[in-house]
Amino acid sequence: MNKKQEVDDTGFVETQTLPWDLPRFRNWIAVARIHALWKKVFSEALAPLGIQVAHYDVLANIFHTPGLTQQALAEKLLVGRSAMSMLLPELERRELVERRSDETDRRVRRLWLTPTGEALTRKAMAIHVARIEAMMTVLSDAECDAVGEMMRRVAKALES
Amino acid sequence: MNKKQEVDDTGFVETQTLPWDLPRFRNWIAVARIHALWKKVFSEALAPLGIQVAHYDVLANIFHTPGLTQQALAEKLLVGRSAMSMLLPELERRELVERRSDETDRRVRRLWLTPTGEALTRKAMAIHVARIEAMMTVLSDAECDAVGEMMRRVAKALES
DNA sequence: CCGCATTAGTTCAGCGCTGAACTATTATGT
DNA sequence: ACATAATAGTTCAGCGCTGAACTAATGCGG
Repeated sequence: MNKKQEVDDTGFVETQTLPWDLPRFRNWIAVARIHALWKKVFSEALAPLGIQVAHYDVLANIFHTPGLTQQALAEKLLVGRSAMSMLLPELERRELVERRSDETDRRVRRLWLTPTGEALTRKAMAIHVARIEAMMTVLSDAECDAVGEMMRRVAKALES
Repeated sequence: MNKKQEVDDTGFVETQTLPWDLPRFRNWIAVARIHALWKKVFSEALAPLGIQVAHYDVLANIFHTPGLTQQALAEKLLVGRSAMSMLLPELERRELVERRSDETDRRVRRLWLTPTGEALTRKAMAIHVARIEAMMTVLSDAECDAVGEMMRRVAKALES
């Protein structure tokens, strides 16, 4: 039932363990699946504000670390620098973000939120938090912390 | 330190709790982050086989459920039907996948792996499993199962 | 100082995916 | 039986992201 029976070249019946039978595989698939589901839900939740998830990630990070560089932002978001070069002009045009050249290093452009940008970001973060809290209510505080701790442990291992 | 002090319109000093202070928020960020990291790692691991993650997802699902329709495949992968209409011709051209029209419902095209496709899929799944096992070694069996169980619970809640 | 490597940012072709409009086929209600 | 709705798949413009090639500014070794 959980195994696949096959006849190989030599005519022997071979029993192979499939990935779906392995707990670690199945458990990871669950992580990947919830993430994909979340992306859809969150994207729709942000729509009323007229921004996309990519925009929000930028705004929230500038909120968290005002004055950071495009380079630093790209690293945090795990995307290429070119992605920022294409996203930011749009956010600047909408007057949500301001880019000021660094005084001492003229290569660098530092990022700041405009008052409008900060107000929008606060609204978006409120939605973000509310949705996460709602989604995670099926977990107890201890369970939720356990997940976070384990995921951070895995991330640390993966980064080396 | 963890709070932001601000002066609002009325001149009152307002202390707002930031998302990053909320455990549930921080824990979810950890989930999102590990998923993004994983995508990069897995993508590079598949490169030697000459396929991308999107291709692999298709192949692995046809392997798991031979004869499924494009519609069913798209739903499993949480993408639109059009994505399949554009991906599959490429996999067909490379003779990894075969599309046969359903006998009784001529709208439907059912998907099968060619011998070449199945061989490649087995190799890719071996890589997939190996990478997941490697990544998850920092978790005990019980921890790993706990994560899977909790994520499935959250997914179930999110789908309604 | 000068040459060369490094770093920050931009541009662009290419690609996967979306969402809407379209064709073709099948199911349904009266 | 026939009109209408529903379903499977395709096509296409648009968009975000990548990776490579490029510009501009800075850092550094001799």
